[in-house]
Amino acid sequence: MKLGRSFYLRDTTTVAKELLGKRLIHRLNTTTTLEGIIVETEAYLGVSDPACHSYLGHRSKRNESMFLPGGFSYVYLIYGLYHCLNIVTCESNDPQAVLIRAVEPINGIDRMQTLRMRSRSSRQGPLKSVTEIANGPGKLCLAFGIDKAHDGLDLQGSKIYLTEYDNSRVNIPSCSKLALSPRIGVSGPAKDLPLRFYFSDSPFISRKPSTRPTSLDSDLGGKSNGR
DNA sequence: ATGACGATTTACT
DNA sequence: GTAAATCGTCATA
Repeated sequence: MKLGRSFYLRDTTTVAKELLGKRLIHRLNTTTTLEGIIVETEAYLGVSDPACHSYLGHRSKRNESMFLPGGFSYVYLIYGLYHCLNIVTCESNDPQAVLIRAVEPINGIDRMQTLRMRSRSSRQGPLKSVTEIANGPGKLCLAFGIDKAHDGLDLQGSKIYLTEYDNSRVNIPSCSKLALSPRIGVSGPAKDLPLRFYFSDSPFISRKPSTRPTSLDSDLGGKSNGR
């Protein structure tokens, strides 16, 4: 069942949290549909959030879509190479959004593999394991064939949209534990806000939860854990 | 006009 | 761990 407008017209943090477990769908054509379960999101809180593209009301050609009502897409090019998919939240002219950072692929996986190969760096690489197809915002957009052409789309439409995780017969998402962390790749005054949401037991997230080594440190030469 | 840089990913030391 | 790839946007001239 497709998420209605009212789902998106709410507090961005709430929407970011509740998007976990929902289904992202891109209908490529009548015969091919790409689907994944959202397992990782980040909230970007608009004019008051130094990490947000619309901080202090900043408005440009790039982020114009953020000013649309909740339930539209905001897709932008990053590092000149990759795209990031956001879901706009709140009312018109309240430019907040949720970044979709990772999904668990559940339908159209073969097609996703092909789409991933289009990136320059992936040109001739081996096939990705399923957990690596869409475990990052740039990878996700590649796998789902999402680019600037999909910026400003109404997700109430039938091209790209989100639904409840209800359907029967597909794989059960291998995740459930909700965790928070600071947002990835954010620097500056807002870098420590816990606005990243993810299923900590999902193998499909972009980064493993920071784990504290137990008191025993008998393991040899382990890579340094972030923290 | 020119230069710095980014909500990233990949390859390589 | 570090660096490269690549381009729209912004600051400076």
